[in-house]
Amino acid sequence: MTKSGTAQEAAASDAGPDLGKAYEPREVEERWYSFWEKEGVFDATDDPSDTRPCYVIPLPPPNVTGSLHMGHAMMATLEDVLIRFERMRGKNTLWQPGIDHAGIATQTVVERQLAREGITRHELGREAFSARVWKWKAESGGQIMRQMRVLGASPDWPRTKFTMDPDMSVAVTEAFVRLYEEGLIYRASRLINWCPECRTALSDLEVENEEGQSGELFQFAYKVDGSDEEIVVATTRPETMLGDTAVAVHPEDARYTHLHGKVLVHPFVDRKVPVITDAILVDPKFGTGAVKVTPAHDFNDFATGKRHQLAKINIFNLDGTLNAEAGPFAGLDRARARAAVKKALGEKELARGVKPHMLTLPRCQRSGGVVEPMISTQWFCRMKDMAEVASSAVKNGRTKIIPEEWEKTYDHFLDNIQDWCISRQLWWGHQIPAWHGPNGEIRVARTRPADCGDGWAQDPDVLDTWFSSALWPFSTLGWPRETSALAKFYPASDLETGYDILFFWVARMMMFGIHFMKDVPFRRVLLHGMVVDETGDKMSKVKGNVIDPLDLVYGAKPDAIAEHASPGMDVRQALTKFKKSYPSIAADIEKGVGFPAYGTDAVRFTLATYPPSNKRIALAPKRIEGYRHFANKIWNASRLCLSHLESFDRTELTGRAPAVKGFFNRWIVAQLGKSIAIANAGLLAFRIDEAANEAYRFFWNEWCDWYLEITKPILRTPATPEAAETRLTMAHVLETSLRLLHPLMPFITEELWQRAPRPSSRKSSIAFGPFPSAMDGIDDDDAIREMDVFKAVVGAARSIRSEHEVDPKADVPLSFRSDSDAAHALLAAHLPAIASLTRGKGLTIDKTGSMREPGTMVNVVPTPHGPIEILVGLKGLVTKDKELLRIDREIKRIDKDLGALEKKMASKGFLERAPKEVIDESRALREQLTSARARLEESKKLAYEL
RNA sequence: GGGCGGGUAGCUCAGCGGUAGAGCGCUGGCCUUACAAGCCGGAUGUCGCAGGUUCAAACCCUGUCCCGCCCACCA
Repeated sequence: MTKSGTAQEAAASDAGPDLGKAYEPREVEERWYSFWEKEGVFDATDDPSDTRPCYVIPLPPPNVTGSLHMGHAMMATLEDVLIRFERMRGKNTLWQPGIDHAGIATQTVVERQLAREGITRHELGREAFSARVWKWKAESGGQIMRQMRVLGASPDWPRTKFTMDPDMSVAVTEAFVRLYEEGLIYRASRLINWCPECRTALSDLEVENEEGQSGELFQFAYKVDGSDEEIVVATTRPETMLGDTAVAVHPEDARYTHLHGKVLVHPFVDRKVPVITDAILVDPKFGTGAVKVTPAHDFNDFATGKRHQLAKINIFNLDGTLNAEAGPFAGLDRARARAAVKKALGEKELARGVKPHMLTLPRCQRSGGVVEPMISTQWFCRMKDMAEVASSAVKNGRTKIIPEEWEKTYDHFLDNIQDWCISRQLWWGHQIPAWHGPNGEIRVARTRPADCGDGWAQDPDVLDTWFSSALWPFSTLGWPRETSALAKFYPASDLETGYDILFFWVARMMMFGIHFMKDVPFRRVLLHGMVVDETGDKMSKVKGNVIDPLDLVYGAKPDAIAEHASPGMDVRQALTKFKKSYPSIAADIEKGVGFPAYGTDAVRFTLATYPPSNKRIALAPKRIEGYRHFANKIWNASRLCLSHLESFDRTELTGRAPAVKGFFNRWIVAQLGKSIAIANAGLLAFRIDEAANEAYRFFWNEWCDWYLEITKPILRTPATPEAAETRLTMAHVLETSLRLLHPLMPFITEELWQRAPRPSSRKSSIAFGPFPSAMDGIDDDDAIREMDVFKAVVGAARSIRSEHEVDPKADVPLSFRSDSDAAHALLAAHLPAIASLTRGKGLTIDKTGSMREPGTMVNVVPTPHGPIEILVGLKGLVTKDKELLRIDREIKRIDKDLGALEKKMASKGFLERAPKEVIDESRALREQLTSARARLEESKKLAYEL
């Protein structure tokens, strides 16, 4: 422990028992989260008198129904790293947390719950239903927020917002009313995407097109009225013919010229269907060249109907069954209707064959149901102008998208944007602030207008969930009120999220942000990829490849893994699926091991090492294991340092790099400075992976592998000035490297930092920083270059030792030969260090090469001073020889096999082939090997004794 | 149909114009009083394929083949 400072002593005693030999993440991690909260580490201030620069990230609000998945873990990690980094750099950091009400998803969850009780929401009524949802939310909503604490996430929790909170609702209403008043929101009857399962309209984005579904192209004939002539059309949806109001052909298609202007007879309903010509709709090369036109249920046909003033006949009920317009087919659902229509056409001898055809199925993002285009009156938001402004804000750099490659995608979306259908036929959400009068009047207002009394009713629809999300960067700060938070924290610095919601959320925030706030909502958009399984497949319950991040943190046995991957499924079946998705840990699963407790820091570090340009992040649990080892390395290296620093006077630490003179001390501080620069650059450029890799490399490959090894002999005599300087350097580098790692691994670094000597200027938590900067290192490229030579020399000597099977305990005579005076000086200065790292005895430096004698092995390393030869005298030291060893191993193996065979022979029930023969063969081979070994040993002895 | 990204060591991935890298795995030696979750050695790749630019290409250009994702109203 440190010598002085009561605050530090108090904190250190908080830190729990003495450091154990192995790092136990759980034991350590549990200790610090509440400490950070108590110390106010996460707090942002909107006090106008605070002059610190701000750094703001709006947390993408997770769904209230959700529980933590790997995507959340990714998001939480990256954002927390950025927030902690900027916080340590002295910024006033706000990580604005929140929860999304998730209209459809939440309503579905609660409706399902009601169904178990045997009631529907309609029986309950709108108000009671809403109360039910709120109750559900209070009890089980927002689980993610609790889970995010386990990951060490550091948002300003007391500022948490829920999109349905009263103040958020005020913002939503305000935005709606303003847009309406500006003519940017309007009501219209249009062909929209309808989900018959959710019974609501959807926006274009909520429709997922499922490609490559094998289907069929069904052909049937329409007869010309009063004639035997016919025209054959092709369709993938025969049932929609009940809503056909025309058949279109290409005007220049000679096959059909004679039918232009003719009228066809609908076989099932009392309707005449005209033949029209349309060059836009019809591709004469496709199908039969004749297209049935269903304006009410197809986007192309809708446009065609508009061009030709065709009737739009809606044949579906809201639940997707056919309505009265379908005549004899009324009441059937779409699948049944399709079969029935085909059958009926066949019976009327109008069917004209079937061809296989690949088709794209539009599915509802939420329910998976097949979306039906329907004509419906809905609220729309005009997007074109706002989109243009949002697009140019990125083009002119007011907002930067990183990685840049996403700019094109963003642009393309905005360039082709359609008006946004914002009304949903749900009960859970922000009810539209519009009132309908008895005579069809519509009033839009912030509150129910006084003159809208009896006979007036509020529009029953609610807004698309994403409408409120689009206001997030300013609604959470108090808008439309002019709060100090809004003044301070808008625009946000970075918006970090997965690329999957670039359109849903990011683009819409850009549009609304600029529209309402006259400034972009954030200066940078940072996008990361999707976490997928080891084979590259999306994680889903269906595939059974979902990993619960907390299972990685705490560890999990196979049955728990199975339950989280495929809830409710038979464990063995689930594990079979799981192993297929994660081949690298299949063996561990089989052994019943599952996941070890990797700990939060290791999981975070792993996620942080994937570059953001990776669209797919294939999670390999084995990789986490590597970083768990790293955590252990940090733990033990720190233990070593702390043992040397027990009586170190921390007032020697000034908060700047110490001015050291010893070569190795200079080198490590220079190296530290380099790594700090690289890490800072990476963190600023959203290349967290580069920062993480550099910190890892520095800590393990420079600090542990070289510095701590080199300084061991120096510190063995602690009273020397050299040892004193080493301790000072060690204290500085330890404290600084913990700060360097803190944003990535907050728990272990806090634990160790609390025990480490540190400058008196430091605050109560490592999280307050400062983050390492240029003043923590020194510029000394000479030291780094010289160290490279040193490392190469040591490596060459070690290599010789190892290659020639020298007894590891034996000291070995070493000498060096070089023409360069600089090399001589370097080697001469570091002979003791080289000796300790190579067990080299009697080190000499020599210009002539006369040291060479029988049994001496040579290695040459190229250096800036020219080649240095490393000579290792092996005479009498080579106790073992590679070939001999190989023979020894072979003999050992045979002995083992023989033993097993003999045992089997002795036991009954040994039924395999001729065991005696096998044993004899083995014995003969053993004889041969033994004599070969003897001969070889004799000759080797001669060789080395020459 | 358009756009984006990827194909580098057995696996997961860095590198993106100058002698092929990391982690895990494999392998030889070492329980050296921080760490065996470790230490010291070692092996491993026609950098998808074919052309081209260059003194020099995994890296740039062209073509091509696979694999992902996104956008799009072709019946």
